[in-house]
Amino acid sequence: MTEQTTLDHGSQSTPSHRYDARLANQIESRWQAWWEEHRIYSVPNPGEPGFNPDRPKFYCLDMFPYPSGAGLHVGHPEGYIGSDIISRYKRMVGFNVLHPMGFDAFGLPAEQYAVQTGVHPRVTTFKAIDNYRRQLKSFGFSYDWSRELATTDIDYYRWTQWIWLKAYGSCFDSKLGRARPIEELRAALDSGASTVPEHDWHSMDSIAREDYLDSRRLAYLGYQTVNWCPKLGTVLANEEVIDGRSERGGFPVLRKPLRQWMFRITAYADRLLEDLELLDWPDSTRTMQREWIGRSEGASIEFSVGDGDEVLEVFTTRPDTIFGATYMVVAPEHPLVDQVLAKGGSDQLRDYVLTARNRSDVDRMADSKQKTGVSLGIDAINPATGRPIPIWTADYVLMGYGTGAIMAVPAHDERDHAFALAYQLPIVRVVAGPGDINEAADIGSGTAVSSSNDQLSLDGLSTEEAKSVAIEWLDRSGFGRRHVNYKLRDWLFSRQRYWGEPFPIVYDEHGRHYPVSLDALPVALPDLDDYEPIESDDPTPPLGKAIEWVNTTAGEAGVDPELLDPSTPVRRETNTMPGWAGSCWYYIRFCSPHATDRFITDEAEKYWLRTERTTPIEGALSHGEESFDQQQHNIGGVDLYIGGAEHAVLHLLYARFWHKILYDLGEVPTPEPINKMFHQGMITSYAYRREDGSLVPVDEVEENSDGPHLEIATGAPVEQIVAKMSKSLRNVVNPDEVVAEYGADTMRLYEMYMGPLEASAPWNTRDIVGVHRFLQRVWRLVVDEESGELSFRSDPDEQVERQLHRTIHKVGEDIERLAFNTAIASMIEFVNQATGTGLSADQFDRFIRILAPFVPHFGEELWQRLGHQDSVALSEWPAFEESMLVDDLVEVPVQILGKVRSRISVKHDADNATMEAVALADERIAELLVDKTVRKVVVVPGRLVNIVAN
RNA sequence: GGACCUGUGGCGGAAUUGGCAGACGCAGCGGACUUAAAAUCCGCGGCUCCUUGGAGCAUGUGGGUUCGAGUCCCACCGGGUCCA
Repeated sequence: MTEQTTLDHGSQSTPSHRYDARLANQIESRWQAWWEEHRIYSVPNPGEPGFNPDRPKFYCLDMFPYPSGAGLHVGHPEGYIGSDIISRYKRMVGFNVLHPMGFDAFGLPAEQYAVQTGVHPRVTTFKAIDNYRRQLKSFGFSYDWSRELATTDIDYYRWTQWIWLKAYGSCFDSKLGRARPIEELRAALDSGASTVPEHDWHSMDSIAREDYLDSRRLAYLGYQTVNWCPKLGTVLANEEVIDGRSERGGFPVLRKPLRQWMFRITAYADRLLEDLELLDWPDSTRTMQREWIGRSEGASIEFSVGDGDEVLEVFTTRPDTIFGATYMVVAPEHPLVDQVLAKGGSDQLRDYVLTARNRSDVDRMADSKQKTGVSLGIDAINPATGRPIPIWTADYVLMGYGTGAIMAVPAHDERDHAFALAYQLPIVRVVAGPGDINEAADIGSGTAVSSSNDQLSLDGLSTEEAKSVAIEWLDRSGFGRRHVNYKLRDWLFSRQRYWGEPFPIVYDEHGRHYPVSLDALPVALPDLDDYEPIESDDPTPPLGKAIEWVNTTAGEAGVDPELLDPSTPVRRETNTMPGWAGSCWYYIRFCSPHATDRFITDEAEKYWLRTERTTPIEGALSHGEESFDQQQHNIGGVDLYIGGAEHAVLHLLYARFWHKILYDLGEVPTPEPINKMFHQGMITSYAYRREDGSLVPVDEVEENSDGPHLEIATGAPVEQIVAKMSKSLRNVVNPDEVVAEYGADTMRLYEMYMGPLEASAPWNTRDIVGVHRFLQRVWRLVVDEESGELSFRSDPDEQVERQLHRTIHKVGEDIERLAFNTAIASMIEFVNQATGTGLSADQFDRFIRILAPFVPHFGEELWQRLGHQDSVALSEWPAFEESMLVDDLVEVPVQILGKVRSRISVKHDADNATMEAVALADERIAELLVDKTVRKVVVVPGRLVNIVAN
């Protein structure tokens, strides 16, 4: 075949100006370069050249990605496309839009990958970031790339360390309900305005005083049982442990007592809980946070044990049932068990405890029907009845909740009931009710019975009344007090890993800790060649291998000379911060990413993190935040945050917590970080299932549009199912390939057209051509495919004009509510109508502006071909006229008994009487009503008439 | 086990929140153009009965409220998420 015939053939099959993948890719790279060159999406800060203070701000944030070696997955961009469309729309309707992007790059996955490949995490991380950035740019997102940051940048993590030091230097004032500098507490103790419980500040020595202050810090060194994962070589937060295994990797996690840096998140439990009410967040997410915090009101009660020297403290939400407490149960990990074993204890007990401690929490609760346990052989005294009751240990009680001990009330608690039946323990009904209490527990409320002693009678009281009377008595008699329990634990913040932020802290030879002063930051992560975790039963951080870095002097490390003489030898902290640290505050840094004096500049903070409130808010801020005027400003600074629901608890709770500390210390202007949260759905994929339920990879199946799908190897029919994308099912879609095959604009449009942004939907490669053809129709509507010339009709069509107004109206409205799928459908309808009639240049000028946020390269190309010099991104959103949204005449259905029998044509604003008259006069309706009596006529103005007749 | 969400054509999904169910797209069918195909354009499209016109049945199942229910209420069945 000669070259000539190839060209001929090519030009015959594809006109040179057809919008196909080749042209799309050409257009896309051209405009991406132009945008970058002209800094179209850079948004200046207050005080900088080009800043327009008259515009309101809109802060639209994406959850920044964690760059892995595999690159972006088609699921990643879904939320990013949505946020890009709304950002572009908001710019066009007159906002200064802050739309930044960055990378969350410290943490376990990067380090594990580095260990596997033998390449330093700094190298693999930078490489992954470069690839992610390239991919993100290929979609044409309107990020202000001049604000890009990575949590691993030293200019970033110095401020992560700074925030941590702020927390270290603060305590929680429970009277004020907020954080304050710990030096204020010291001053208050010095002056006598505050006191130390059970001690006298002035008679304490300096070490005791420091110990006390240390115990009050928001970031404090705690000695407690933690989740130790030998395989990962690190400890994990409660949130990172699922069913007794690590969230990442699924390795077994042991419980081990360790000295670790903790965050006092429990001090903020009530505020984190109460302010959820005021957030514009999905209910499901707020519920998950509420459940995670797990607030329950009740009493803590002390039962005396044995000779009365010891007490066993329990928490119960049902203090009204104390007379029914017939035995007690402690977790196998409870210190009382160790005491009993130390003094002897039965072999049976020893065996049981060993077995139970090695079982994961999930195992311990899975077989909850069959309870097991062993008696400790000692008694406690029920303070209400004065009678001794046996103490047992059983694995249905977990050390992680409450005090790790319970008073068992088998009559009114299902688990206690099952246990009592298994071991023939007494069951005493103390709340009146029907039914045999030996058959089943009665867990409802009711009237208290058999509940009195010399000082107290609950008999006849309702459960609510009995609770408060019982608590009053406990308090009066010293056996207990009102207590609010939280499932939330303090946040374990140390990791025995290399790839994380170093703590700005050093220890002297006595093991006392001293902070690096704020102006001596950053504490740079030393460049280690050997960063492998040390797999062992005892935590040994890899940073310990940086001997020269670890062993230094107070002066070198930057400790305030007032605190410690600069020549003092010190050891640096060798733990690092967890992966969550950097993502707790990145949205703040984006406001002024290059600020050097502060973590955010004053001007940026006041402008970008504060939104004028446009709608009134109901509900009150939590105690401690009264100084914030919630009627004037939104309580969260970020106007819209889009990201996956998998971060509903961890990241979003941690970020709220950090933000509240910063708010209390006067560093940020709002009490919450995120005003509106939105979770995009997951993009799933198809896979196939055999009759026996096993899954078949997509490439081993012959897909048939009419008959059943068949497995190629066997010819057996298989069922199509929806599954997560996974390597094993070979149904992962690579966005680079989609862009190459159709162009980024088509991919963007397809992902937005799949369905509602919040819903999960399966990727269906076959459907992509639909939106691609739509773009081709738009193109062909104005571009001659042979010559590339634009042409328009000179006289605008009246019906098309009306439809255009409706489309502008609907698209704007739909973008505001993130309903991109229906916005696209309405634009397709418009183009379908216009395809027959053609558009005037002015009509197309308006249409391309509403389409451009969805397909920015395509939009820019046609916009500039129309003769505009500036970017379409900087143009104004077109206006519509209210009067153009409705037709004069509307067709309205007429129903008889709810069934449509005819249609009438009336003016859109016809009154009820007119509509009724026209409907009854309709020939067909009159015919059907001949031998019937009209009982009633329901008229919905402009919509429908329903005649009730029989 | 509990809580919340969810169920609409062959497929993805619409439906102004109680008012014409199935917008729009994919797949399918028919037509035009073409030697033919592709591409494009036009049209059809829930099921059943019937001759057009129409009638009956249809939003997981069964009941209820209402002039009117995909939408609200009750029970059940299936799917998902979270908690235990």
